[in-house]
Amino acid sequence: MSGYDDISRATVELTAVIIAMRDGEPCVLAVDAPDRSALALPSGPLQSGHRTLQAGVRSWAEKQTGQRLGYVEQLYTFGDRPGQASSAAHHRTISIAYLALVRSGDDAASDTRSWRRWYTFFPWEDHRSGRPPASDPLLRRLDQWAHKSGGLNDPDCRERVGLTFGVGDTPWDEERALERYEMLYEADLVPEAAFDRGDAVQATHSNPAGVPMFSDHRRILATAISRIRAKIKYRPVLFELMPPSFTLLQLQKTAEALSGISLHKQNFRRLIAQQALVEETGELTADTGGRPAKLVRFRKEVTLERPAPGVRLKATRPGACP
Amino acid sequence: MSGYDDISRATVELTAVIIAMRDGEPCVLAVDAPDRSALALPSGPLQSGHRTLQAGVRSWAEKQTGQRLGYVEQLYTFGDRPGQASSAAHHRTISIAYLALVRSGDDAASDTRSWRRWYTFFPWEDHRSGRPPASDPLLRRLDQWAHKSGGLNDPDCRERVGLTFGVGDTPWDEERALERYEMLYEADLVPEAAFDRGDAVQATHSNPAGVPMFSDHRRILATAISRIRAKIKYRPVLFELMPPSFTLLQLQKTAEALSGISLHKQNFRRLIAQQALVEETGELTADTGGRPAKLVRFRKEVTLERPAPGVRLKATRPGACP
DNA sequence: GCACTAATGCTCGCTTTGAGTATAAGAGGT
DNA sequence: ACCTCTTATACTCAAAGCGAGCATTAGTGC
Repeated sequence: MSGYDDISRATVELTAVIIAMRDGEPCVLAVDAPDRSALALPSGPLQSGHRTLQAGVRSWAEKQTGQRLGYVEQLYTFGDRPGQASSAAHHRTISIAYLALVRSGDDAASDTRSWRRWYTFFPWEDHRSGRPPASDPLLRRLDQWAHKSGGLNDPDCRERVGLTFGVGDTPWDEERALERYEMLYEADLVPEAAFDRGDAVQATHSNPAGVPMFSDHRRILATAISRIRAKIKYRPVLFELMPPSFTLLQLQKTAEALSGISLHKQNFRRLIAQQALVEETGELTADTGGRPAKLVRFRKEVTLERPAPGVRLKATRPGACP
Repeated sequence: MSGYDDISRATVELTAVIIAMRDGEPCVLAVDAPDRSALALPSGPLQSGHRTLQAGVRSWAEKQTGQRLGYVEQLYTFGDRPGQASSAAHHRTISIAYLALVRSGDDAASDTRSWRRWYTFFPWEDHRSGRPPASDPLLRRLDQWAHKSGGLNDPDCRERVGLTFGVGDTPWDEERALERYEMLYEADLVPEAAFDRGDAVQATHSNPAGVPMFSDHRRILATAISRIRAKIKYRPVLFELMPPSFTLLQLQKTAEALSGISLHKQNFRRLIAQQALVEETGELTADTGGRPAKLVRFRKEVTLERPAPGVRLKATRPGACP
């Protein structure tokens, strides 16, 4: 009970994962890292002027990117970076990560070039057309790694790989994005892992391990992806990313892009209809290439109404109904 | 971009919500607050000796309660307390809350008297025998409050009360424990709200608003309850609270006690059986008062196996199958 | 043997949901 | 005008999931 003489103050870093849909792809707002070595998430230290943590996040995000934030929720709080853990014990940083969702129309002031498709950082996460071939080399190397470290960790470490990445008879679970990233990190298959150990890293921007990010920011992004993928199933967050009015197919494509799986069109419509998540605006749009679609808008009332108003989704069987 | 001259260091407080089952009731490990004014959660500042945040939590919890922690997960990070927000801008505290689950057998060294049933803090959350009559006065006062503030906030503020507390045709949603506490706080129906405003508080330990706690600790506990209630449905955390072997009814009673609702016995068994969450030990127990029950144990393998191994549960209709 | 309690096994019907067929309504070309 | 292509939208069907309840079994305490 005597430890109060010990250091107990820390720098609090606020980090924002800002997500928007652009051209049908989920994108994250990225800035240059302080040392220009890589892309980073907008972030800055908590200041006394920030009345709340969330206010601090909004302030930094706006300052660094010009993007006003809409929906914001806390993601996770990270302690020291692995690489810094062993360094000087007298400066400590903890970082509180937030997830923000914005409508792509809202970003007049922002610099277009800093929006990055999130699958450039996680190419193996896009299963909309089945498992991407680019993930094959990753899986092979994961298997090797599991084989090596098998004796040390679990006896069935290889099985764990299969379960996390959905090989064999295990179905792909899109929500496990974070677990997958962490496994790749452990297996030393992402550049950040080598960097955190202090090794030199060759910039391999086109390898199957995806584009790296500054510090642990890619882990934070993975956390955000997992959170979004889980949350759209039980809360109407999907609509935070949609324009004021949209077609059901646009909505479906957004859900598919975020969750990285493809959905059965008719069942998707039935789901939305059942839950009464949207209402028709009365207008039609003709720029679909086919029969004109009704435009709908989100029914704001459901935010109150429904106990769990989300978009339950389930992947279609790979070989089914093309 | 010039704000680095501003204060950006803070005290980081680590707070633990430690949950165990005792005599079939979910209990939280409480200590005396520093000022002895109320019960508090174990907590202490992050120190340089703590290699990770979680290690810090474990260390403080053990020091203050003698309780070794098993399963630990991060809950939420809170910024300044409402009552302190307006005070001196130069000392900032953020507190990172963790949830820990322990088996009641594990606490040989702990002081029995600091385990408190969690429904003493949230009497309105126990719906195992339907809505507790004690929550009626709360609902009445909530309704009054909604009526008053109706014009200011939502037009349908009263409806919001009904939705959150499951009155009328809205079903009771046990996962909304946090929302309910926050609503009661807003409506000034819990003593902490008055205290945070600087008002004197009379200690009304037997009123329907439940036993208050130090600072925002009751809010943190509500966060924990919501998290647990949600999580037992999709992760096998329930078993973190069970002894090595147990009967299915014990398991069910635990699930009911945690979620605060009652379940259909046969369906519960079917659910557990379908998911193959447990295996028989081969032994029987006779101290059930009726036919001896088979003892089962958790199948550790499922942690790997199942993508979402939890205990989906749904309340029985109030008037159904007694 | 009887009352009571709980464990366990099984049924029934409703709802959900995965998957597919069928039809409608536009654009664009011939 | 007609054909093709594309997408929207409506409807069907069967399997699985699930809420609810009945029936039977196997102990304890009297």
